[in-house]
Amino acid sequence: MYTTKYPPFAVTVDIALFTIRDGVLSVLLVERGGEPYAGAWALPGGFVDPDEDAEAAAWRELAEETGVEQFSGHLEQLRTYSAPDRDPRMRTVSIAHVAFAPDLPEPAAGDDAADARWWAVEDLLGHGLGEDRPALAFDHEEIVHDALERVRAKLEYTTLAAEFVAEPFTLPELRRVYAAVWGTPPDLGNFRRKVLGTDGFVVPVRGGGAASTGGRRAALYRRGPATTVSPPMSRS
Amino acid sequence: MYTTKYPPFAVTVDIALFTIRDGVLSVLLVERGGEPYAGAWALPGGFVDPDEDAEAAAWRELAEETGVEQFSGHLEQLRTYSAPDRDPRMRTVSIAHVAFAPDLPEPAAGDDAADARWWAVEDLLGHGLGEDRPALAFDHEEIVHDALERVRAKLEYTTLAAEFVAEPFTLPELRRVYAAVWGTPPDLGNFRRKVLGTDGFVVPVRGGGAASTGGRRAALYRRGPATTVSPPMSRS
DNA sequence: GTAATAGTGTCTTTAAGACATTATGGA
DNA sequence: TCCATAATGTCTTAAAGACACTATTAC
Repeated sequence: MYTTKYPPFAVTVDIALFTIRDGVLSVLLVERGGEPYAGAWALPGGFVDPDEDAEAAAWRELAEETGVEQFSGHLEQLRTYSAPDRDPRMRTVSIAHVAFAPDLPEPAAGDDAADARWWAVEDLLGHGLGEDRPALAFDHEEIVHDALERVRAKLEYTTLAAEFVAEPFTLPELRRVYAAVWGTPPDLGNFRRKVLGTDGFVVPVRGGGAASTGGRRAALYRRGPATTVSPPMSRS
Repeated sequence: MYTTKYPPFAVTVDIALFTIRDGVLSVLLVERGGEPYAGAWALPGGFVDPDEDAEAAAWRELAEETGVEQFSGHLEQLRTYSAPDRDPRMRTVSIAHVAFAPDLPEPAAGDDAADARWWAVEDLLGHGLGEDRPALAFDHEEIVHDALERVRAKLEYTTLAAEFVAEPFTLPELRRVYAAVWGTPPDLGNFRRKVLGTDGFVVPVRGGGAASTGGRRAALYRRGPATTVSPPMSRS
């Protein structure tokens, strides 16, 4: 039991972890075991400990709830959600984060989650009516929506797309990241011109091309040191 | 006294309110009356009440601490600062906000602040060494730095610059906003081409031009409905 | 060979960069 | 008339859009 002389808040983190699975942008959700919202799907997350900051809490919860260890990806703060009634149990603010990872193994559920799995983002957010998409707990539908906007925007002016592919990767693979996130692939030639013309976006790997399924072998690359793309890649 | 069964946090908001005064980008600070950091300068802010969200708290604190009433400006969330030791008194997370306003009257200090006044941003953040700039309380120097980055970036791809001028305004006035925020004025002709070529950025006002100091009278405009500038205005 | 995928080249169009020039007001 | 500021015009350059074309592999 804790006591304070100021209005006490519970502070949580929630993480929208995105990946590309079979060309489809997907987000990791856990099925809630207990009330409230038992049986509903929610973003992985939990309470911030007294001695850690929000980012550390996000990494920890991701590992605890989903078995996802610190991966070769990127995690950043999204924004904080603070509506007074967002959690029926108590006054809670959630510091939401977005994370990006190459395709990961099917996650294992952690202790306090009934199940954890990847969901196609398209199946979660309602464009197209009458679909039976799962109910998301709390304000997590809003968070996923905002996180998706962040991902889409960041692909334009950063090299973040490369965080979605495992090294080494091919340019067609990288292009499929844009296709998955934006819904439509960028023009092939213009895409190559932009990526290869952006210093430090990708660096070529010496050695043979990727395995193919009946076409020319694609050249291999790794992520380069660049973080921004200027001028931005346009979504036209 | 409050009691909880979860790690209790104090949740605060801090607001970096920017304006342009005499062509200089300035931010509003309050002098702290009590410990910790008594006598140091801090961003206006305070505790979030149990029944309001962070944005409401930001507006309320701005009014309470500085006498700034809800102005014809813009306020948005910046990010949340959660280092465990950021406040020596207790575990606190601060949901920082950025706000933009046209030149406002010199603020009056509120109850719990000794004084409130505008500071030139250049005098606060240390480029150029050995200046005697004021010590900022808590992690507020980091917050001001991040807020400044946000403002600079948003001028590129939004119509936000127009929030810094009182209506009606002239294009030279608007251009001086960019000059103040970016440190160097955009090219005159190219700036006009961009602003007037962006549908809904500004709308002309019928009637005489602005008073002048010995030159041609500038035409008057009001803010238009557009919120984004695409492609962005470049900082070159 | 064909189908499939990877990669290159090029012409057009858009919009910014870098100015020179003209317009309008006050002293 | 001269100065100061506002406004317009124009030539150059950068980079995206929209393609057509060539290359390499499996079958």
